[in-house]
Amino acid sequence: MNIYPLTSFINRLSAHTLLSDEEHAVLLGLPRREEWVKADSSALKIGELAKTVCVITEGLLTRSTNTKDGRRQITSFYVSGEMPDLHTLMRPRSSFDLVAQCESQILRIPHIALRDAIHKHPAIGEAFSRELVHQSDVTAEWVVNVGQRPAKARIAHLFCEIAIKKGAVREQDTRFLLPVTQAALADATGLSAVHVNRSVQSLRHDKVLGFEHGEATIPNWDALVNIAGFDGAYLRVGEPDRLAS
Amino acid sequence: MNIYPLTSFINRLSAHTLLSDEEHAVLLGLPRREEWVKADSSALKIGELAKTVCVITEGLLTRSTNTKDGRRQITSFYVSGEMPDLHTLMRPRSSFDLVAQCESQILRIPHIALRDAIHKHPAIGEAFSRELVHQSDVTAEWVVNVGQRPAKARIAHLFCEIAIKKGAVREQDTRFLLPVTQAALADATGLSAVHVNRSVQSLRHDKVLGFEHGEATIPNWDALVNIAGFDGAYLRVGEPDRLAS
DNA sequence: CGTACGCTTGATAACCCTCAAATCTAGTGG
DNA sequence: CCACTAGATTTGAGGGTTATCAAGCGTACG
Repeated sequence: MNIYPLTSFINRLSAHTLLSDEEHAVLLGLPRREEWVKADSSALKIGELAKTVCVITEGLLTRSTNTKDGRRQITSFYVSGEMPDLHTLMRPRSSFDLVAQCESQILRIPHIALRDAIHKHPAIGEAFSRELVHQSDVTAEWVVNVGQRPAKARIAHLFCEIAIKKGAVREQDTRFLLPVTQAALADATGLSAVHVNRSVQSLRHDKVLGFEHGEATIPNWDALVNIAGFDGAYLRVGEPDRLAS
Repeated sequence: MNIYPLTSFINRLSAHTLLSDEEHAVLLGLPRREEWVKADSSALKIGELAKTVCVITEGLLTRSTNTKDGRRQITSFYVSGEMPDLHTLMRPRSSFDLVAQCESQILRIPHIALRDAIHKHPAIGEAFSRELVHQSDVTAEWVVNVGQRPAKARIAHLFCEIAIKKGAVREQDTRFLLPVTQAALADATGLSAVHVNRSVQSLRHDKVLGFEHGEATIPNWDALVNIAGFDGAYLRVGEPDRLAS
């Protein structure tokens, strides 16, 4: 448990953008309102006019949109430390739903406070822009995943991405909580729930992925990466873009 | 032909962000290098370190990435007036290929010049951020398209999006150039080229979409929208986000 | 103890893919 | 101008992957 609940989010920014001590302090001092979001309820609805930006401190949220004929597609998973609706700072009218997959804690930071911080510290604005670009890159990779990979690889790829996001990767016996239903995995991968079930079983049988009771286990990371055709470059872990502003 | 080749790109920014006369002037005065990109050759390669940002003045480019087993997914089409690699300003190392679908003209604007303009005029930076968010929204909609819609709807949806981007939509007899091969449509929709062919034929038979020799014709816009399950809200045409900075 | 929800299984069929070859088109060189 | 070639579109056949429908099972919770 962090003393400063914003720390993991600041670490995320620091991973790609060099921030001064003062800028760190400004971020830590941002006004915010703690809020618990119950499972299956939404932190932000499509069409809603956002006045705050969230930071997740606990739990798991998804970004999703519905087609006219009532099908649902999840377009991103957001873990602790991420800002799922940062984009509303530039475009307050939300273009998708943000729903909690389990009881989750978020911090709501007013747009005004962020705008003010950006105004006074351009590097903070730069960090946010970079974060947005990062999220955009991940979304593009999702298009590739859903468009090109067969079911098993598609699911494997998703688990690889989340494992890295959560910083849970080990050579052997990677293990992390992922409190989602198989139906949610189906909505994220563009597969049917039934087929997700069979594919997960098959991956389990191959001894590359376990997924039960909301906990994922990856006995052999390399094997899963191989099945997924996963190349983590798009996540840019540990490759900073520290530019002088 | 525009006297100032940057005009259509500036109009695009003005559609969502209020820019002063001076800011307009700064944008028009941006240093740039004209460049023609031949069909099938790339303006930017994956992994490359970008030092400029492109504005398309003529032609059509695609953003694409390849999976490890050699399959290709197109994740965006870029038409005249768009900045396909704006994100390299924040993250110079490109995460995808940018390839011309036909002989195209681009303007290369040095990163330094843009950084300088942003530094002096925050509203310009805001316009760029908003443009980035816009592109990101479109990409998310692609995930939905590829993940949830059946072949015909998927193709129809793609044509709806491009028609709007090109500002070509009419009630009847919408018509615009789209110099791409059916194989490219396949890579964009996650379908096989053969199946794209049959789907296009079927749409043609339904009299909702013609596509021959790189020219698209849409005899009945509403009918196509209906088949696509298209809701243009994500493109935010004519809905400005003019915020005071 | 009942109910709701998620997971699992089976059967059937739809959708889409792959392979293969034919046709058509546009561009090239003789 | 015509033969040749390469690329794009089209067609056919067959099979694989995935969807849908339906029902059974397990488990957590009131």
